[in-house]
Amino acid sequence: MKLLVLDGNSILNRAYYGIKILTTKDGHYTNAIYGFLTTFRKLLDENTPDAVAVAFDLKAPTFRHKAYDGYKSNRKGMPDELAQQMQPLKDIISVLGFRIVTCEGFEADDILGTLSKKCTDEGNECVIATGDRDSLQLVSPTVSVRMAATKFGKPEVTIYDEDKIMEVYGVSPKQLIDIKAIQGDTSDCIPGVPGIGEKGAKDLISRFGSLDYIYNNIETIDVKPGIRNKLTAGKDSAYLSYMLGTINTEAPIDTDINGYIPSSPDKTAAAGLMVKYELFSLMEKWGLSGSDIAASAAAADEANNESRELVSADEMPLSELYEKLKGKAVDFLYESDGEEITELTICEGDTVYSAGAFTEGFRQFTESFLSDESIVKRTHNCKPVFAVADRGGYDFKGLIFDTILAAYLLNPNAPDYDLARLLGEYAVKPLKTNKPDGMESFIPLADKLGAELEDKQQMKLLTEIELPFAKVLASMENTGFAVDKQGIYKYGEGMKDEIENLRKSICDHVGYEFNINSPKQLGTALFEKLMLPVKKKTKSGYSTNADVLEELRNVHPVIDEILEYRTLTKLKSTYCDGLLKVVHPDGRIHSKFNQTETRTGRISSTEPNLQNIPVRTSRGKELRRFFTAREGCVLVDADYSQIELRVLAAISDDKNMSEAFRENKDIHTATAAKVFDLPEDMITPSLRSRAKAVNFGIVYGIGAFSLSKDIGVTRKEADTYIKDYLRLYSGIDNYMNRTVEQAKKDGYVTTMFGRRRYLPELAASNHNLRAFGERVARNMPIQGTAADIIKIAMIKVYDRLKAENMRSKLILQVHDELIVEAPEDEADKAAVILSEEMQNAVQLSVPLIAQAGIGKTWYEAKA
DNA sequence: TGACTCACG
DNA sequence: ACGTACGTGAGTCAG
Repeated sequence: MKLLVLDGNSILNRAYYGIKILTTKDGHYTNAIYGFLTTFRKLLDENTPDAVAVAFDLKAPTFRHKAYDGYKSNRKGMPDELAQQMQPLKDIISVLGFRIVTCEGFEADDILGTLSKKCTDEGNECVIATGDRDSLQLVSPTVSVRMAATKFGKPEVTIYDEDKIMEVYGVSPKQLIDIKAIQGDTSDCIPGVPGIGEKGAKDLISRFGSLDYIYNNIETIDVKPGIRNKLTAGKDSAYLSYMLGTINTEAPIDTDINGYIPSSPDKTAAAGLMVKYELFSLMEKWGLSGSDIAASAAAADEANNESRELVSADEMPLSELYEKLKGKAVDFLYESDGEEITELTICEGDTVYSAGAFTEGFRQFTESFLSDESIVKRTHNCKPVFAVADRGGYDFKGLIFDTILAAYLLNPNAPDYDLARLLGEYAVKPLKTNKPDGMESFIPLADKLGAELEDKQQMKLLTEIELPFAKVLASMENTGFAVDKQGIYKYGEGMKDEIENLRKSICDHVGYEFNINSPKQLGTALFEKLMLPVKKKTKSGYSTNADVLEELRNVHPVIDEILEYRTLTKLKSTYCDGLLKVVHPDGRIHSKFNQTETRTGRISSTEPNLQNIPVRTSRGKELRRFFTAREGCVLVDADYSQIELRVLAAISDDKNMSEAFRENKDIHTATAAKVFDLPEDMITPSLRSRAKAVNFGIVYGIGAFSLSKDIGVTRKEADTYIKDYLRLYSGIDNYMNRTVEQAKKDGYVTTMFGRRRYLPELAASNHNLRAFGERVARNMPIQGTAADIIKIAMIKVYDRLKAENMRSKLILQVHDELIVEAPEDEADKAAVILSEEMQNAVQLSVPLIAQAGIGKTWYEAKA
């Protein structure tokens, strides 16, 4: 008989780290399962055992588990994403007909030891498969070890028998314990003999054979006095280590080999699990066919038929329906014409009710239904509902779940959050119903997303941030931003002649008429006609961007004109023409704020984008004079001072940077003083701006090359800046390293509030892609935490303005800046509320500062 | 539609 | 040896 014993934990662990993070559409991690089953199949094929046992530890590995790379399992346990794969794998192993062995108080290793000893005793052959070198001590003439690793996604198996161990370690298997007793193993908490390491231990055992021999002859063996002293001092520790390092062979488990002969697989169940975990490529290898899939689908349907069934209700007066719904938990879906809700489908219990705008009293019903806090609601896409309520002058209350926002929190990388796509992504099985109207799918989807949010501890993020925040955004969209249409128009007209003159002059310089707006034609003109030196190329030709042109400014007078032309045409077409197109009849611009667009948790603004209105140049900034407050109102504008660096100081807990903020120093000057080792009053504007660039670079994940390009120093100098910076702000250095390491383990990064971003790039084989992933890992927690904070601030500002019965309204957010339109007599109060709520939005270990300004226009109000 | 450029934080 | 800072949206050209 031949018995194959697998060390389940260690092989699963190797598989997890050897294969890039894989998930199913509904978010189950599967990479370790996949890797394990691939390795398992290979082991079966190569060894053709008569019996098979798969051993697992009962809990997450704590002591004897071997560390992988920097992963110290004895401190942190296994990552969630690996732990989640444990049970599904065990399920699959079982239905495939194999026996899983665990034993309270014993580790997988001990099970391996016990079974292999039993085989030896009975004259059977035993093959141990593991990823852990500790098991090599079990090797004997009848016991061999298959060291399994997963490299580049492929299983690799190395055979260790007595000869191989002699070849590699120069000792017998049993002597490996003696070596370890002296050497110790920090990851397994085995002390060894202090002061003697791998080389010394190996040397001692290969020369003297055993721990006993060494200590029995401690006075006479030929070793240096230092070693002898260490051995003498560490004797107790060595024997303790010997005991700790010896695998137990007496675990109380079933040792009847016949009990491990595989039973025939439950192919239907196996196919079901393989489909569930999307392990399609493994199915054939494990002998599963299409008919098994069909059988499992039929079985699933059978089970589904027994679950909840929705019934559509008969029509009833809406007032009666409202009474029925009071105090109940409901799901609702709606149709809207962009202004009003035109249809409602409401499910309470197993009954689905529907009503439309054609019914008498529908509007009143909608208002009563939406504003009744006792009716607890889940829906898909709440923002338009908040907007309808806001326009109708009532509050939308009782909302506890939105599938769009939930799905965004679960994965901000998704291309969109359309109901149809989510149903596919999360593999939703519709409930049975007599009248399909969407509810039958929406309900299981919402259930599933809710369970996953709970699982990932993101429910608070949904209910305390995103849901109330949607209401703020709806209000901002409804309110809009007043603009001076005539002012914008005149400003644009005023540029026409200038643009035309520049165009003529540029074409004169070049010598022929061409379209300056075409990068291709411009490239031809500059680099082929005028023969200017080519600085950079793009995929499709010469690069003509501002960086390139800046370098050519002294080479040819036409360059300045092109830069000026670009600036003016950008202002004219994007801003003047662009903005005028989207002014509503009410004289205001109602930008849309998208809550589920960015991967970091920021919002974005479209049609038009009000988050990129010029400010950096004086000419562009003029445009802000045309963003005004309505008659009798003023604008109150407040922005956070250095919110991202403050967040960085707080989450990295860096001593120096935190101190600078607690003392309310100018952070760039403080940084310059540190990095250039000068007193703060010696910091020139140029030194300060270099430090500023480094501070930004750090937030973005920095490279010396880009920094040098940005501030015009050599790459070497830039490198020195970064090194000095990270030495002086060692807390930041530490934090960044920790974050990237954690991200590689988990496959995602998080903000202080639990917002996640998955980083599949970190597992990429492509160097650039991986480097990108690392920069994102460093940046997202900072940018995302800042985004979380301003969202909280906006909710607080909104609630406070409402609670104090003010007519002031939030109208715009630009990442670290908020704008409120306030009646003149409320302005001062609004300014106080704004800066107070921004500063107190959350409590960090460094203060948050927000400066408010008041003015008739955005230009004047920006502090 | 993708590539390029440039506006913002 | 490689390519080169994070996050967005809009206008324009050209295939």
